[in-house]
Amino acid sequence: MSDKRVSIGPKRNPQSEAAILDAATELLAEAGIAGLSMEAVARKARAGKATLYRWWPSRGALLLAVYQRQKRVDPHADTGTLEGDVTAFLRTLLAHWSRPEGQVFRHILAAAQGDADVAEALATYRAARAGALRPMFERAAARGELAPGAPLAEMTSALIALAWYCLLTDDLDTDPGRLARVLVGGWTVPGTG
Amino acid sequence: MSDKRVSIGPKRNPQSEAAILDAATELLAEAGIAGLSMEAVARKARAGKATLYRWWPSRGALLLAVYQRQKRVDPHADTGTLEGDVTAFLRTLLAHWSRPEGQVFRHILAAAQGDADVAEALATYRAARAGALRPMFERAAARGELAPGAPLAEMTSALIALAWYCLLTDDLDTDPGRLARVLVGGWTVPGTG
DNA sequence: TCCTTAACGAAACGATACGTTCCGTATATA
DNA sequence: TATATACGGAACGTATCGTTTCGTTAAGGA
Repeated sequence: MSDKRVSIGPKRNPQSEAAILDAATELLAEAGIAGLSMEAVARKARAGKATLYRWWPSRGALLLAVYQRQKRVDPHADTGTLEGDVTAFLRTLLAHWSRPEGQVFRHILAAAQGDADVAEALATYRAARAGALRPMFERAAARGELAPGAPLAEMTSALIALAWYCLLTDDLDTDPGRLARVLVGGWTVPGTG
Repeated sequence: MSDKRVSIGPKRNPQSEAAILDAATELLAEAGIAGLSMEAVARKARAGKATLYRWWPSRGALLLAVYQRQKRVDPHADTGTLEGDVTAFLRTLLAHWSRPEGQVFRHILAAAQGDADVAEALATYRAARAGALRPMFERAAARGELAPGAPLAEMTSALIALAWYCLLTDDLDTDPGRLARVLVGGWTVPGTG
């Protein structure tokens, strides 16, 4: 890619860091998690393996760094109804995951199943994302859409679960409105059961 | 484990197959997907690697064989209400996944994200499981709990998604009844919005 | 100005797993 | 009895692992 990099003294070289994360991102998009070997990243980034292991002690750490570098908080629109807000949230998230970023997150979910470090980092991230959904529910409660004491934790889980499921089953083109209606409106006819 | 096994003629030796699948299951439970190498399975099962590759051409194939061997269809109880049926379904499934079988399925979900063969087999299995949920919804419709034309596909997705999410986030001890209520009853207060 | 310190790329190390290919042995079937 | 095929075992070359060593580069303190 660039010219040969050398030490810039006894401090971290940002160019090396960028080259390594770039290489890792490209490899991940090209060949998935299987293509993301430390060897391959070092080769592509024209970096020494010692440099990789100095800053990212494992493949899981590198994977997380790649993701956190591209992650960004998407603002949650206020559409006036909970169903509209949920629809907008799902639409934004599924669109985001339709890009290469989705592949990265997908492989992070997979890696977390066998790597405790990745799992812990993912749990932290998940808690932060769940917290970011709070204002949406508070707006709905202020409008009187939610009963007092509504199970916000389970509602949040159901919402994120459905998004993950779309990602894991490669079904990101599904209609967010239909999904939101099933979640928010429930399944049964009002007044029965 | 057992005494030395040898060829029983020009046909597959069931003892070898069992020993290999046993070894693979134990390794998976002990050390996760990282411990499931063809080398390690062959060592533990006292089998030749040629025997492994003759019958399971890849680690993904072996993984699926381990799962399909232990998989069993759990009957879905008729509790009289959809919410009760969903609760019972979730309770049974989460309890099933609390055993080593859950670890196996967890790693299958992970492997499917990077292995096309595993992904295809998982999709087939998923369709079968979704079909098995049909009678539950038909009973609810017959009771008048579901409106005509209810989005059964999305409801099924939401249900399986929530179960997967509990497995992937290691939250299998959650209360199935609360989850079922959130799914079936919806989030909003009836008559608002 | 010199010297310590630490990061850099490059190369090699032993260890492990990969997938394949032989081998000698065993046995059902033609 | 000959053939075909499965078995366990061993070895092969290749690839990646994580670590270590090397010569270099340059910032910052003495």
